[in-house]
Amino acid sequence: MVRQAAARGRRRPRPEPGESLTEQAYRALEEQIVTLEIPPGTVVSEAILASRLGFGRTPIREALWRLARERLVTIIPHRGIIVSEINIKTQLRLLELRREIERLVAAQAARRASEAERKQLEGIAGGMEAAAAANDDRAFMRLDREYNEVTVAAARNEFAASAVALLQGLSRRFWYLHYKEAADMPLAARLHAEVARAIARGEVDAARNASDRLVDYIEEFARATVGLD
Amino acid sequence: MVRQAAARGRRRPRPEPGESLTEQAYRALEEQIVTLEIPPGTVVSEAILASRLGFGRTPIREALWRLARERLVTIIPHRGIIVSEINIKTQLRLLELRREIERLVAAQAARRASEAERKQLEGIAGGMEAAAAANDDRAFMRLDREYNEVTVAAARNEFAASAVALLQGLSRRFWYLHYKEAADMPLAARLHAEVARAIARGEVDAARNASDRLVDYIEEFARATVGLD
DNA sequence: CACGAAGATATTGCCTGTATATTGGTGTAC
DNA sequence: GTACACCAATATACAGGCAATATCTTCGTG
Repeated sequence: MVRQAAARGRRRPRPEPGESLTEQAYRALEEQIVTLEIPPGTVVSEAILASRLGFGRTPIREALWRLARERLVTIIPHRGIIVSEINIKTQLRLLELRREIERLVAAQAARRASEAERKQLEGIAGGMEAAAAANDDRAFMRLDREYNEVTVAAARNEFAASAVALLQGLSRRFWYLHYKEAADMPLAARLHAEVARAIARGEVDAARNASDRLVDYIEEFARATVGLD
Repeated sequence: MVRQAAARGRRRPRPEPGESLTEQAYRALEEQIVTLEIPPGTVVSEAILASRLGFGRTPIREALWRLARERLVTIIPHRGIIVSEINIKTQLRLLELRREIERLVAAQAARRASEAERKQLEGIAGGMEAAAAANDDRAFMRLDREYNEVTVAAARNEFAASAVALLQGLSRRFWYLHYKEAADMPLAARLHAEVARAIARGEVDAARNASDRLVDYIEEFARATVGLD
C-alpha cells in the first residue's frame, strides 16, 4: 500500500508500528508547524503537502482537518489552507484558560500521584535546575515535556489531559518563536521545579499556588515579547 | 452532487445553506447520539450509517472521526465503531474540569459582557424560573442552551468556548439519560439564574461562587443517579 | 472432544477520479 | 476609463473502489 510513497517522501518521521498514515501525517505536519519549519501565514494545499511529504491526499486531508480543529491551520473551503498566525492577544486568552486547567492538574496530581510518579517528578525538578544552570535549551525542553506528561498522567483526568495537550501545543509554537529573546531559563526552571516538588510532596495548596506562579511567569514572558517582533 | 442521497436519506436535518455534507453528517450523528436515539454501546459501521443517513462514506467518515476525538464514539480499526457508554465516574471527572472552565467563563463574562448581553441574561434568568415553575422541560433546555451561548460569547475567549462546548456535549447525554429520575428543575433554574444575574450585574466574585454552586448541584445530580440504572 | 489452521466475512484505511466552488484575469459594452 | 460578464485555473468536497486486516466459521486432525 505504501508504494511510491516511501520513495517520493521526504522528511517523514519514522513510522511507529501500528500507526496509520493519517497519524504519521498529523505528527509530521504538527511538528513542522510548531517548530516554525512551516512559518505562520504560509499558504499550502492538500496536493502540495501530499507530494511534499509523500503521502496520499486522504491522510493529509484528515491530518489537516484535525490541525484545523486545533487552530493550527485555517481551511478556507475551495480556496486553500493557511498556517495560523501567532498573535500575542490570542496567546494571552489561551493562557487565561491554561491557568485554570493547569492549576486543576497540579492539584489533582498532588492528590493522586503514585509513589513512582512522585519520585519521577523530584528527579525532573532537579534535572531542570541543572539544565538551566548549564544553559542547556534542549535538555530543558525535553524535561519540560516529560514534566507535563508525568503531571497530566498523575492527575488521572483524561479530559484535562487532552485539553492541556491541545493548549500546550499552541503555546509551544509561541515559545519557539520568542524564547531566545525573552526567556529567563533559570527562573522558568525554578518555577517548574516548585510545582513538581509540591506535587511530589502531596501538598495540594502549594501545588496550586506554584502552578499559578508558573503561569504568571509565562504570561509575563508573553507580554515581554510585545514589540519585539 | 446530492442526487440519490436526498431520496435515500432519512432523518437528515434541514441542510443549512453553505453547510458541507460533512458538517450535516456531524450534526445529525451528534444529535442522535446525544439524545440517545442511538443508544450507548451500539455498534455501527461507516457503511451502515452512510446508507441510513443517505450520505456517502466520506462525510460520514469525517464526522465519525470528529465524534471520536470528542469521545462520543470509539473507532476500533478494522472492527467497527462503538457509541461510547455513559459512566458515572467518567462524568465526575468531566465535571471536575467543567467546574474550572465554567468558573472562568462566568468571571470573564461578568467582566466583559456588553450591555445587550447583560440584558439578555436577565431575561434568561427570569425565563428559566418561569419554565421551572411551569414544569416545562423543553423550555428549560432551550433556555439552558441560550444561557450557555450568551455566557460563553460574553467571556470573549474562543479556547474556553470550544472547551465548554465539548464538555457540555458530553454532559448533555448524561442529563438526557437521567433527568427524569433525579433532576430538581426548580433548584437547577434558581442556580442558573443566580449565575446569570451575577454576570448581568458584573459582580465577578459572585459569578464565580454561583458557578461553583451550580456545578455542585450538577455533581450531586450525577451522584444521585448511582444505583438508579 | 479439544484445538488449530484455513477460508469466509465484514470493516476500516487509503487512493483516485469527478463535481463543484471561488477567484482573478480578460474582453467588451457603455 | 470603468464596470460587468464570462472563462480559465485551481482548490477542496465528495464518491466509490480496491487493499489490508481483524474476527468468525468451518473443517480437519490429534
